[in-house]
Amino acid sequence: MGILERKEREKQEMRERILHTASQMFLEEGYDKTSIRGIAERIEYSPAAIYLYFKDKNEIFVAIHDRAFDLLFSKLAQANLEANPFARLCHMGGLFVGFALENPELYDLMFIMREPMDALCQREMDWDKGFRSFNFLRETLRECMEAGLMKPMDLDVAAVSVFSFVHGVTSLIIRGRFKMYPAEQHQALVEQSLQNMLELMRA
Amino acid sequence: MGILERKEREKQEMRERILHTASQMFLEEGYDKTSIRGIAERIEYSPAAIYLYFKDKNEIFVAIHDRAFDLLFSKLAQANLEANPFARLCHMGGLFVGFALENPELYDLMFIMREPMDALCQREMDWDKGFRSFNFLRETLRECMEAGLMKPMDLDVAAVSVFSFVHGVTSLIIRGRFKMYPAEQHQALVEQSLQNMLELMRA
DNA sequence: TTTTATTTATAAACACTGTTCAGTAATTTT
DNA sequence: AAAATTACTGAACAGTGTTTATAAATAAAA
Repeated sequence: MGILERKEREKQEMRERILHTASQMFLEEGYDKTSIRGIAERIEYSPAAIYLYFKDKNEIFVAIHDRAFDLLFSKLAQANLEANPFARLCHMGGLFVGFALENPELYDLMFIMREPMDALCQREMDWDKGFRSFNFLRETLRECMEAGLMKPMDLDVAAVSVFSFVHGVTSLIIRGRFKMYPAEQHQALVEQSLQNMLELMRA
Repeated sequence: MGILERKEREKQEMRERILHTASQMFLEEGYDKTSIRGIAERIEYSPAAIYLYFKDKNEIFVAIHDRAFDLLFSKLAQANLEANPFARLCHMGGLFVGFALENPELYDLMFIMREPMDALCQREMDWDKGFRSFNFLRETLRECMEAGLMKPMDLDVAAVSVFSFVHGVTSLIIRGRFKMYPAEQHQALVEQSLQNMLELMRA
């Protein structure tokens, strides 16, 4: 019975069309301006049709959110080329900040916006995609400490500290809280701060 | 002509009523659920009346935002009791995180939400209230370095680093991105990370 | 004091939003 | 070909921020 499979495939294609259009609109105009009606118009379906493929607006953004985490992880994985754990850590920091500043809307969705995380909680889903990248950081830090390349400290405290720091800088920039300094200086300040922070942790 | 003054006073009183109600609703239900219609109902005026006292919804939140910064600054000022600059710095860190976790909605408005900052930019207003607290941090860091209590580093890099770090931890918690650890552990992790970070900066 | 002018408040509407549901059109199964 | 299932839509519901013409209240001028 290939007919059920075709139906399933068509359903997936429709989901894909919705997701693609939503992503595009989201990256162009942001969450609020990405309306169900707007998506429907672009794919030439009625607004109600979208609800046959997604439970609600947030479910669409949970899917985009999910893919963004895959993208981040694959980017961070580039740091694996670095054999030295501390060099890898530094590389990861740069890659993370790079990802954030190159994809501010995605970063926003992943680490700042309420909606996707609220939806995940309501559906009692776990955050495995997020975990994966965090654990990568954590394991790198473990290697650093085991190799004596980093000052010894509690592993979780270290992981939280590094994550908090990079998120702090990037989210302040993305949400426009860096007005103390002119925009031209931002990138330099971010890079220097990150470098300074990592240098403080080095053994 | 005391009549103009009375009118002005009445206008201010009305502004105050709107602001008070909006604050209350915002702290109870959040930004989205604080509607113009809702505020109007509580103060028993028509929705349109509010527009005679505030240009739009965001202007109300800019006012709340402004007062929140006064609150933060007066809280941070408690650290002035500490004569030793490094002890003052540590104290400030604790006070900042304390403020954030005790007033998550206000913190959100001040450092995370898009709306108030967008409104400030559109109106070409500057962020002096925010500056004030940041400069307090910056000057404390200068004192620390001048007194040789802190590792020498660029002053702005240090200020950005500390601010980014504390904002990072608090905003991750407020926006629910700390799911890697159970909620009971959060406070301890935040405090330990902050302490650890400051210890790394100590000379 | 009466008339004019000004300020203050409102009802109604505009253009949106996410979402639901009854009913229709298309497709598959019997 | 008829019945049953699936896919889809138009219209409506209950909201949102905001604008505007209109009415009411107040102040100033005659």
